[in-house]
Amino acid sequence: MENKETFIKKLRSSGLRPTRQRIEICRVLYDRKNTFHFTINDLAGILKKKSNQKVSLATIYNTVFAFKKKNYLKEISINTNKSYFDTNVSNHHHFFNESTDQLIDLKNDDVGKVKIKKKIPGKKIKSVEVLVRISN
Amino acid sequence: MENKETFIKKLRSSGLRPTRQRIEICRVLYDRKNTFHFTINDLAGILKKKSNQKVSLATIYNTVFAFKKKNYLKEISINTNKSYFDTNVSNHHHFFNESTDQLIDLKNDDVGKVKIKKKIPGKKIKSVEVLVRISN
DNA sequence: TTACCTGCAAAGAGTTTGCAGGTAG
DNA sequence: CTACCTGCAAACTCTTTGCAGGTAA
Repeated sequence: MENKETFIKKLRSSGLRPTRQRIEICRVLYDRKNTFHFTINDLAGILKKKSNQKVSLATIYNTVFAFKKKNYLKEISINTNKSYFDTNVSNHHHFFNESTDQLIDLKNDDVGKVKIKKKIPGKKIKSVEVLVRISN
Repeated sequence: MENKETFIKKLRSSGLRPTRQRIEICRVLYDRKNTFHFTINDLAGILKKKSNQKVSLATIYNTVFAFKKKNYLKEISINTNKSYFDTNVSNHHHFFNESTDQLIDLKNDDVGKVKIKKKIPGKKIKSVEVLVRISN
């Protein structure tokens, strides 16, 4: 559980002014015990329910992408039509349940070390992502 | 290199009538030595160049998704705004060059075996996909 | 002839952008 | 006061759909 002051710092360090809307976004994302997986649409829906005033999509995209850049959020590669984000920014992988479109974290220990034996000259590896598709 | 008869069989077995447009699509996809990675838009562009008559998007989507269902094409998970497909349907992984939006195959030997130690009761693993993001 | 296919254009979904008015510092 | 932020709506991109005319079998 984080408090308002933490959110204000988080925002400032992302180069964002701590406005009412952005603090509400922080509350939804970080004021919880467990990892949170979401799409922009999910987030917009939750904000709409929680607060009386609506937060516009432009603001949500703006904040989410700033947080992604600051590594406060991670974007997950799934080729559905929408982007999925994860509040767990540590190095980990995912199950994607194709029956329900839901993401489940795989702890680091749940996946054996992935060895990439090939190198591409002049390129750096930015990340290694494992996606395990499951269904009922 | 495959010939027209092969394409006609491929189409028929996908439940598609072998029309001029679809045979042209087959030529672009399969009449080549190497694996081909593409987006729908790429494919539309190539078809436009190669043939005098244009093949409509509806037909391209229709054919590509029928081929995907038949396992003649593989869809690759990258969270850009578009879908990537691969004519290499074997079990393999990818580099994704973030600087150029290009995909590169990783041969099976290039990636150590990926062990998934966690199981989800009642769910089956459909696939395990590794995406290695690289950049300049 | 019948069922399927094509091209077009419109509709949808998700995302991005421009701008006039509002707010943090 | 100034720079940044907000909401709105329009614009964009990719994808899907409806339909009238065309084609494989």
